[in-house]
Amino acid sequence: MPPRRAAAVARRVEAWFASNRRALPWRLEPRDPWASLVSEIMLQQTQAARVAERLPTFLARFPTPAALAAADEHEVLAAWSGLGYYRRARGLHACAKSLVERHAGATPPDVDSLRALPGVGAYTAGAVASIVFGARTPIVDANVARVLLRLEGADALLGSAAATAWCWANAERLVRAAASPGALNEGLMELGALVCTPSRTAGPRCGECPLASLCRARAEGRQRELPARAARPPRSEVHHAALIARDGAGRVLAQRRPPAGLWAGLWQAPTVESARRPTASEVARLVRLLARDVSHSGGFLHATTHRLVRFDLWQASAPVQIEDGAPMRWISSSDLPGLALATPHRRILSEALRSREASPARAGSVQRRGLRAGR
DNA sequence: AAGCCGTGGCC
DNA sequence: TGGCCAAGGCT
Repeated sequence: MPPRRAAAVARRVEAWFASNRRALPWRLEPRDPWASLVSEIMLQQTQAARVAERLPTFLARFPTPAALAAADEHEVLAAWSGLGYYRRARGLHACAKSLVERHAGATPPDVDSLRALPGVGAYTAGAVASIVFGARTPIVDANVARVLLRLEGADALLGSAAATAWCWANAERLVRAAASPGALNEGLMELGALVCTPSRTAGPRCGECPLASLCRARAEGRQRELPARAARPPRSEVHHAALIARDGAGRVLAQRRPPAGLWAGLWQAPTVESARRPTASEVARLVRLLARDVSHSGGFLHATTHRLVRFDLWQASAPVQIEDGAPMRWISSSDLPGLALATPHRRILSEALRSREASPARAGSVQRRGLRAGR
């Protein structure tokens, strides 16, 4: 992008952002560096509306790096519960410890120090450095990439190495031409989120776009087709048989998941995973250390990016024994808020606890209705 | 460097 | 209502 064009684009984006910015929780002035870092990590792969709901609570509990560093990892994961990509929570916890140990408990202002923190990549480091500290450094997230590829009418495949390098080079030219690097960067993202939307059906809102007269994709009528994207590979399908086991006090059994893979280290209703859907007798055999008999009580689908998880729920109809040293515990309703649970298991366990006073047969039907209604 | 890691809104 | 969509960091 030639310097004169870059200057025109930067000027228009900054002017548009000044009067079109949304009031979002992470845009409170003055910007708190720690709050900004937390918000940027929470915003990775996560929609703004979801972050807006959860950020204030998280920051109220962990207002400083020191507060987060001092917390137990499980408490951090519990505070992140439902947000997905739980590695981000562990990375943020490690970040906080690093800030306390190596940066006197402060969030550093320069891209390189930020970039060295766990879970902080080029985007997050550039966002904090430019938006909070005014550093003249570019950022490229999916919004920025879409805006730039359309603006220049580029055919590069979104996400390819070539497209990524091309986007960063052009974002660099724009931030060099900006009056305020932070406003330009935030403005590009906001423009992508509100105007230059990904929609292939309705198309982007070019009528409201400050860059419409400069946009090559618009001039060529290709704003719906660009940017080009690769086809997504099909999701693999897996079966999770979850056991709802109650003790005499109406508590339900929870188990810690393995330390790697899906929902690593989170708690769950005890679960047997398999490629094919197990029968009742197979489930009974697989969980025989836990329960002598089981009965099927409904199921539901849970889709993640790469998997389709088919949940089947099984009620334990005989007393359950906990193996010594097994990563299991009995939980009651009051334990739920403090537990790190993936979304489907929070549903399973809370439904099970809600119906804890019903008989086993009755509990099964309540369970089934509740879970089906929830979809 | 290709694949893994969640969730919820939209149609 | 099931399939589609979004899209940063790490290994």
